[in-house]
Amino acid sequence: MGSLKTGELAQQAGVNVETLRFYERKGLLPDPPRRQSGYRQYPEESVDRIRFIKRAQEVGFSLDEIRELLALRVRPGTTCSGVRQRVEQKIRDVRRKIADLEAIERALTELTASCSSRGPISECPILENLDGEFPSPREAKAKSRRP
Amino acid sequence: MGSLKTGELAQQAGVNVETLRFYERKGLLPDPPRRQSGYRQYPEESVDRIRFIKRAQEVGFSLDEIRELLALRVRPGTTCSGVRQRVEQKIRDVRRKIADLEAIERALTELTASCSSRGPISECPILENLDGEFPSPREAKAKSRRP
DNA sequence: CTACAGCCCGTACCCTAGTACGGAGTCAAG
DNA sequence: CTTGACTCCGTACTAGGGTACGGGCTGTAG
Repeated sequence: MGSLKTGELAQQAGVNVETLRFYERKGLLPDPPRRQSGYRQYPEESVDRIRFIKRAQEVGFSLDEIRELLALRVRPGTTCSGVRQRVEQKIRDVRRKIADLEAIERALTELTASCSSRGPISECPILENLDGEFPSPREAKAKSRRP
Repeated sequence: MGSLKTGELAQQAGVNVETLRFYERKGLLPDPPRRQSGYRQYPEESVDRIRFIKRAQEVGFSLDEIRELLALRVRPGTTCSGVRQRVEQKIRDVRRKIADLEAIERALTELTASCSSRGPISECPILENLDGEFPSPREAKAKSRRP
């Protein structure tokens, strides 16, 4: 044992069977070995791979980007420097995403704070906590806010 | 001064003019005042709003979710408790995304580390740093890996 | 005053990421 | 050995997020 049929993999990974075929076509999931009948036999690790894809999607990577991410591992004889370049770019991308999310988190936290501190209704003005809160494109715009 | 035409806003925010109309239709951008000719007059803050939308998209929020996020602010007389519920859910979503990204970041960092420590080619095995690294669906699966 | 860029609107089109469909082959249980 | 669940494949369809198109108005620089 230790190999999965499409239905089993789909269920364990929480996706549709068609999605697996789709990912295979797109090169996100390597073509698995088949038995003589043509049935696919997925290794158990495929579950992790699918889940990784799903998580990466949830944080805003496209399937193309995810294919790149996955390609970064499992390279037998690639030159390190070439890989390093791309990995370091990816790391920067990821950090930018994290920074953006942290800004959103701060804004939301302030929002609950301003909400819960004063008690009831209409004392909860919930203002523009989310505006202009994003320093991440490394340029700090001088805002001239004139009435 | 202090109001923008569609083309100006589009350019400053780095999006297509059509995108602005699209967002307006979708309720992401409130209908701006018009002059008698019908020309839209956007307030300057619209730039921030568009940029926010773009950032939020990059970290995996759909336009529907972004509309909700934007709706959380600027509420005149909503009941705090109702808002709080939703905000706190959002905060959890955001934290999960951050955790996922941090896992990816760690994996990528290890990857460069394993790459740069030993020198040249083919000594760079770059293995499955990215597999099974994701604890975030709060269930730790006991893996029985049998040869 | 007229030209030409810029705006208006509705509609049609495009890409991405799946989902669904349906006819044919497979396989385990009864 | 048949039946029902599962698999195969190719193709078609969908929803989300835009983009493009084209005909008609606007507004400002010459």
